[in-house]
Amino acid sequence: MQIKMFDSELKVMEVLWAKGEASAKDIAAELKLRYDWSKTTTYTVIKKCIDKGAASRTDPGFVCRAEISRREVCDYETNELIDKLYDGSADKLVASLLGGSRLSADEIKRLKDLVNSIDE
Amino acid sequence: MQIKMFDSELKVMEVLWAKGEASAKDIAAELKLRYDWSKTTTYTVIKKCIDKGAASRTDPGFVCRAEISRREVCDYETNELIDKLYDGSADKLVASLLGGSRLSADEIKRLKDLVNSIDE
DNA sequence: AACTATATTCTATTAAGATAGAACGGAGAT
DNA sequence: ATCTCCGTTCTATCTTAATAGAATATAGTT
Repeated sequence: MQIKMFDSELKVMEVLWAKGEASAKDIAAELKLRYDWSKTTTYTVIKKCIDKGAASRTDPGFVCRAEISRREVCDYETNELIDKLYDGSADKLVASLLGGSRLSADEIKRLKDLVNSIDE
Repeated sequence: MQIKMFDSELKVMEVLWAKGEASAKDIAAELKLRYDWSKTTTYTVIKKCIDKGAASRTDPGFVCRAEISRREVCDYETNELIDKLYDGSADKLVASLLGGSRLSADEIKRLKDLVNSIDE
């Protein structure tokens, strides 16, 4: 499932991905803590997530669970970036990272191992 | 320079990056073609780019040039993605790409060569 | 100098995301 | 049965990006 999640929705999803399952009340409490969100804000955003199929709700208790994985969202966003700025070529993105200063020598070593562990 | 460029501004910048230098008129003509933009839209967006230092203007002729590179914008957006969804670790992003289906065998081979060509 | 066409700016409109106040409803306490 | 509290929904506000129409300025022409 390919769904564009907005930043506010992502905040709700992060809680769901972390907890696996949570009541609206719990989510509101958590987001109150993290971002000082009003509880109505949380409820509104939860509803958006449900409306677009990213989450679902079970009653009673307004218990929510994620219906899309974090992985799916990451992939979607990453593909968007690749299409928008890297000409649709994922390897250009990787090449850019490798050529830049974002990766430490340590990270590069790990990637090297990772890449080489893939059999073609 | 770290500047967040919006989609509309990116359209102007792409023209500048491609042409190296261009009059507002030319940019407007190009974006009229590509996206059916009104010329005032183009002028408005050019001004935004100039205001935020992403482009500059020389008179007479309203000749524009990019003041930030495509590379800088790519890096900025990529870092944003990494911070937002990959826990700030660039190598997690790469690992995710390698583990996914976005890369063809061919691309993986190229990356393998690329990674291995880097001396640590 | 007046006229016209085109270049440029000023100002407005629209759309959407983020956020939340006010209103409503139901479960338990008196 | 009424009251109260809290969970939930309805509706509204604020902000900002995208887009462009109307107004103005400027250069070239007669």
